[in-house]
Amino acid sequence: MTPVKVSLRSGAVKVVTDNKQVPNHSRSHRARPTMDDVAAVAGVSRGTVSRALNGGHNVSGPALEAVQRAIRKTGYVVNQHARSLVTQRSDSVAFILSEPQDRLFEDPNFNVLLRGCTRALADHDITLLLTIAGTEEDRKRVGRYVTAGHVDGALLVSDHAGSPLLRELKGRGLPVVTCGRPLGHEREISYVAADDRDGARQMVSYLRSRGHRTIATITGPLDTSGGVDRLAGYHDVLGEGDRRLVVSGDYTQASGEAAMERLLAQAPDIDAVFVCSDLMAAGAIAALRRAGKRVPEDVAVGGFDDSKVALSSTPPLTTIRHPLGRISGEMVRLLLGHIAGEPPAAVILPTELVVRGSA
Amino acid sequence: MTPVKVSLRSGAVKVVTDNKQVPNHSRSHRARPTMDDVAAVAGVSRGTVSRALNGGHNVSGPALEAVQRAIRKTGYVVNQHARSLVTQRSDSVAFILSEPQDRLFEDPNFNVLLRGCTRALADHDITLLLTIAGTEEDRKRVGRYVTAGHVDGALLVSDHAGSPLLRELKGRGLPVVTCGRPLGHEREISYVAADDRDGARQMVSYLRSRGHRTIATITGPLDTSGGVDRLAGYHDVLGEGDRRLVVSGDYTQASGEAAMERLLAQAPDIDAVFVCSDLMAAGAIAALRRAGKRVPEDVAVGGFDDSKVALSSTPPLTTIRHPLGRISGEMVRLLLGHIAGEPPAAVILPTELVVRGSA
DNA sequence: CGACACACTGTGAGCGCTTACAATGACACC
DNA sequence: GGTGTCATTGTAAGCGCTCACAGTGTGTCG
Repeated sequence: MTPVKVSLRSGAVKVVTDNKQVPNHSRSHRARPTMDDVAAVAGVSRGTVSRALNGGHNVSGPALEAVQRAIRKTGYVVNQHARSLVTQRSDSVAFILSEPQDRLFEDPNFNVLLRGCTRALADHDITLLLTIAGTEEDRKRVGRYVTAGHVDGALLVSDHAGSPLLRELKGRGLPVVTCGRPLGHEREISYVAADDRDGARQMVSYLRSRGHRTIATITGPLDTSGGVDRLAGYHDVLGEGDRRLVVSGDYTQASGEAAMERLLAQAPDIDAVFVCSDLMAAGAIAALRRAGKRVPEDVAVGGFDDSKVALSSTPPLTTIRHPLGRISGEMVRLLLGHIAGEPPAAVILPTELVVRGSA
Repeated sequence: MTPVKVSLRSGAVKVVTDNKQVPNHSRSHRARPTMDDVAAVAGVSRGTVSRALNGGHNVSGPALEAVQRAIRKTGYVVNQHARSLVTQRSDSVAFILSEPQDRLFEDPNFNVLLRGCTRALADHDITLLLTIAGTEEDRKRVGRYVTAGHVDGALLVSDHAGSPLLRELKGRGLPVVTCGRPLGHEREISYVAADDRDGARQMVSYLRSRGHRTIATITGPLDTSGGVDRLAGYHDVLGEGDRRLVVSGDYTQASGEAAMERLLAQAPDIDAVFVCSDLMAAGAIAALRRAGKRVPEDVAVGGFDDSKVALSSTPPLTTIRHPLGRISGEMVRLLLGHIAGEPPAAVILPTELVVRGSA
């Protein structure tokens, strides 16, 4: 029973523990007790066991107790596949992230959103399955998985316009709620979004009110609602004669840095920039610093998100807060309603300016 | 068909889009075509459709074509529950993270591990389900979910000794592979780990070879194999008369910072510290800097992981690299083997010292 | 020409569960 | 005592699929 070290390919060391008790070779799964076993032990019928399991209505006290005892004794666990086959429900929903996996880890927004959704769903005893669909191939696999009946609905995060995934899910009739406006599908698909356009207006107005004249913006991807709506807000505020400087990033820090460099090359006299995510703002500040500009003295920087980077950045970011906690809560509410048969709806939540050191 | 804005509770604005085409109210799911529908359209029997779907052996060319056409025409998607009910397989495995969700996002190791596993499983057309079991309650829910037959196996990451989750999964006979030695279960459970003890030895030996005399260590949680094994390696190298300074953290940056402060209070003359994760090392460096110590001139800092923080920290970290890519690959290999009926096994992979600026 | 192998196909028996539905017995009421 | 109500229970019909089995028709061989 002592571990045997065996050298393995390319320098690995393998320890094989040859345990004595018969390992659960092949289908030892088959030992799994079924409802009939429980019924037999409890001395009742399968139907009664089922009823006891599902709320215990119309089950007498003694029967209920007997069933519970039998369940403990046999170690019974319901077979979800069998149950789902008849109920057409799986009591789980997918959280689909249509982004390269790195972004999930880089962007704190996802963390907050994910946590919120998990929590809200747990209240309904529904499990959340996180699936990352970064590549085209992933999206296919996820699409197949999700439409195969594994989940009752899907929370779609950060989908880009024209992505076939949304169309496919919708085509299958799977309840879907997106985070952010589903460009081109606003009518048929439920969504929850912050009032991005208004948030952008608030920030740009604020920058103007502080006396800045040449206000640039670094947008998010223009195939997402966050990208286009915040840009629209920027244009809303700027007047006829104002100079408009627009560069796009993809919400990552690196892209913010690169965008800021391009902006600086284009117009060295910029005195404020509205950056459409905190992460990109952090990148922009790094680029400004490298160019010898002080923030906010030479260039004011406004962010968007009020994520934790806003606080850890130096100076801390003046930014727009969107209520991610409520967004996740509303997404879940909408999805569950949708699953229950309600028609699609949309919820727009207000944003708020948070003034800190960067502008 | 114009969106109607309706004010919602607590300041939200709700847009209700009343779309005309009948929304898939209640169980429009029921429109879902079954195998019999496909069979009818293709003019063959259910059995032939099934065979065509599962490899196409013993199906004639024309029949295969007819089935494929019928599938396209009907939009048929297999019902996984029905299939799983008979095959006892779900073609998906769970990636269970027994940590508060924050750590998933803070620690880049998980990112790398997750990506590796996803990729390795995708090659076998198996979906990976990420479940986060941060709280006790989460663990219960996840345990229930996983043992209900939703997945064929589980990859357990960062489980702590004595956690009931592992015991439960094992008790159900679910194939499990852990990342890191499952303390107290080494004999029965498959695992993949880096040679933590040897890695620690390499680092501490290196620090000694550079002339450092008072070498402290900041360990990981001592109920994880990474925690105890790296500490053991530290002790292995230190001799009789050496001073041993041990403080524990929980792998987070904040804990590294706090641990360093305690260490400094305890022994201001420390000239080197072996920190058991890069993230904690970054925290330690921050604490050292705050205390007016230069790294590496006054205090040398050695990390562990060779994660991306090792590069972004200043100075870049001298650290121990463990092959996360291979670890995830081996985990998947072991798990699939286990599912196929092989007995448990363990794989230990070598580590490597990477010298950079911090020591 | 019968026997046999072979490729292909249809049939039916479940997988483990939920859920009408019918059956049962206890009880109260007239 | 007859009858209706009610709670509780057992029974059986599937949910949509796979897979062993039993055909069916063809070609090949002695």
